[in-house]
Order: sequence, then C-alpha cells, then structure tokens
Amino acid sequence: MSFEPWYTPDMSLERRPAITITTPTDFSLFETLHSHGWRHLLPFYPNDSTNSIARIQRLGSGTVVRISVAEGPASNLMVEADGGTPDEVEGIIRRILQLDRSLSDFHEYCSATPGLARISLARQGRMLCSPTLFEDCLKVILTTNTTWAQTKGMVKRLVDAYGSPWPTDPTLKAFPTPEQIAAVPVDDFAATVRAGYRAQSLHGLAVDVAEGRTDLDALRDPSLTSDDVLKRLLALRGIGPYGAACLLLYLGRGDRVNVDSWARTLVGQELGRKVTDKEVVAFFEPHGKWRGLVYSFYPWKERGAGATADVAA
DNA sequence: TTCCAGGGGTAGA
DNA sequence: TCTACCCATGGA
Repeated sequence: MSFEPWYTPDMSLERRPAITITTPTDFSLFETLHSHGWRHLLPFYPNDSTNSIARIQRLGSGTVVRISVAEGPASNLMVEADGGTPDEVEGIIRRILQLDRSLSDFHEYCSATPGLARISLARQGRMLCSPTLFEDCLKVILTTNTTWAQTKGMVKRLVDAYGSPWPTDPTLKAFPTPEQIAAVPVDDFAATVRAGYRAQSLHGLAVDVAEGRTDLDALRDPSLTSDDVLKRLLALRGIGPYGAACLLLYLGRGDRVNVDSWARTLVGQELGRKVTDKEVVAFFEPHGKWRGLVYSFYPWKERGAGATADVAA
C-alpha cells in the first residue's frame, strides 16, 4: 500500500495565521505521536522527519479542512488549518493529543517506581487519539486478529470510499461519519472495505450511532467509573477485552491492560516462558490504577525505549 | 496448503 | 470461569 505520507498544498492560497497552543510542561509531541501506531492510519499524515502530523478533518459544519500541528518556539504547538474557527481547530488538537489530561500523578508514580523513571523523564503517557470515539472504535476493531499492514489497508479503503473529500485535493478524505457509513448497504460496505467478518461490527456500530441507539460521547462522562465505561464498551459488538482496554486509554483511563500478542510476547520474554492473558494482566497488577498506562509505555529491555506497539509504517 | 496476525463471539463443560 | 472452535482477509 502506498500513499503520500505528507501533503504540502499551495499554502499561498490557503495559509491562515497559525494557532498557538501552550502545552503542559509534561507534554511531548514526539512521545504522543509515537505512543502507538495510530499516526499511520488515515486520515492522519505523519511527517516523522519534522516531528509533525497533518490530518484531513470534517468539521461540525461539514466543511473538510486540513489541520497540521508541529512544535513551535517555547514548547508551544503551532497549528495550521485551512478553515474552521480557531476554537474548533484547537479543540480537535487538544482531543487528539490528550492535552487536557493531567499526568502529574502518573509521572510522580513513575518517578518513584524502580524501572519506570524513564516514562516520566521522557514525558510519556498521552496517547494519540482520534477526534471521535466512533473513529477510535472502528480502528480498534480493525486491529483485531489481523496484521498491521492489513489494518492500514482496511482503514484506507474505508476512508477513501466513504469519507468526505478535502476540496483542495479531493483524493484526500476525512474519516467517514456514522451517517455516511450507515447510508451504505452492509453488503456493499463489506465488499468495499474487505474487512472480513468485522464488516458487520463496523457497519452495525455506525448504524446504531447514526440512529441514536448508541451514544459514544456519553462514555466521556468523568463521573463514570472505569468499570462502568468498560462494561459499556464490552457491550459493543466487536469490542472485547483488548479493544475495550485500548479505548479506555484513549478516553484518558489507564487502568486496564490491553493484552495483545505483543504483550504476550514481551511478558513471555521477561518471564522466560509462554504466558496466558491472565499472567500478562498479573504482571502489571502491581501498578494498580496506572497498570494500563505503564504497559503502554513500559521500558522493555529488548526495545530499549518506548511505547507499546509503535508499528513502523 | 497451512498458518496466523496489535481478538471477539459463542457453545459447552 | 475456562476451553475449543469458528470467524474473512491476505501475506508468509
């Protein structure tokens, strides 16, 4: 699969004043972009050489814009968009970079815990997210029981087929809305996206959200316990323990370990034998309410530094 | 041809 | 609660 990882439009036509966002002192753009493989999934367009990322985004008005974010002076973020209000654009950036999430307690814990100091020193702990939980749900379903290369292909077909085009370059699309997917017959959807048995879950969730039977935004209610959110996520077709734990992380809750094949491999290497999912969970149990976040950024010896599964493009 | 990948759903014990 | 089996897809 190939597509331009970075798009440079004629900025003389579209350039608008950059938005400056002041970031928390414990924020790292690099670490957030590399927190997992999400930046390699459309409609994200990463540029690792400049530590920046762009995204084609459909705004609330229906307008499709390109938003880019890069490091600015004095630890600020420089955000550019060819449309939308500064407030809406900043809100999207704050959401996808988890800028409003406080990490001070987590970093305090890591600094005081043998072997975890690197996490706080590197300012790790924020996950790159999608602007909507709907997009994250679909992408999580598309990571299950498949290879990363296939995940990228399925997401690309989904975006290309059903997303709204960016006017400056209509070949670049935003992530489709629930309504856009729900409007397509499920058989056509399955044949186009080629997501196998996952098509029913993807399309079904889109229909449920579009018709108001499922309210994903309600899961952002901070008064809910993680157990409550977990139960509601597990009730979604196609979302199991792994997917729900991933989504909890994207919702700013790091207290569940998203056990996948990578976790089993790494914990197995640490313990010198094959391990079960329960053993992986038990391995991180000592980290209590931080166990999911600790797993996501655990400084595995084999990998030197870093994140859970920041799969190469 | 067979296996399996950043799992999930289901039936049966 | 645990295990076994199946699930579409596509690359190795």
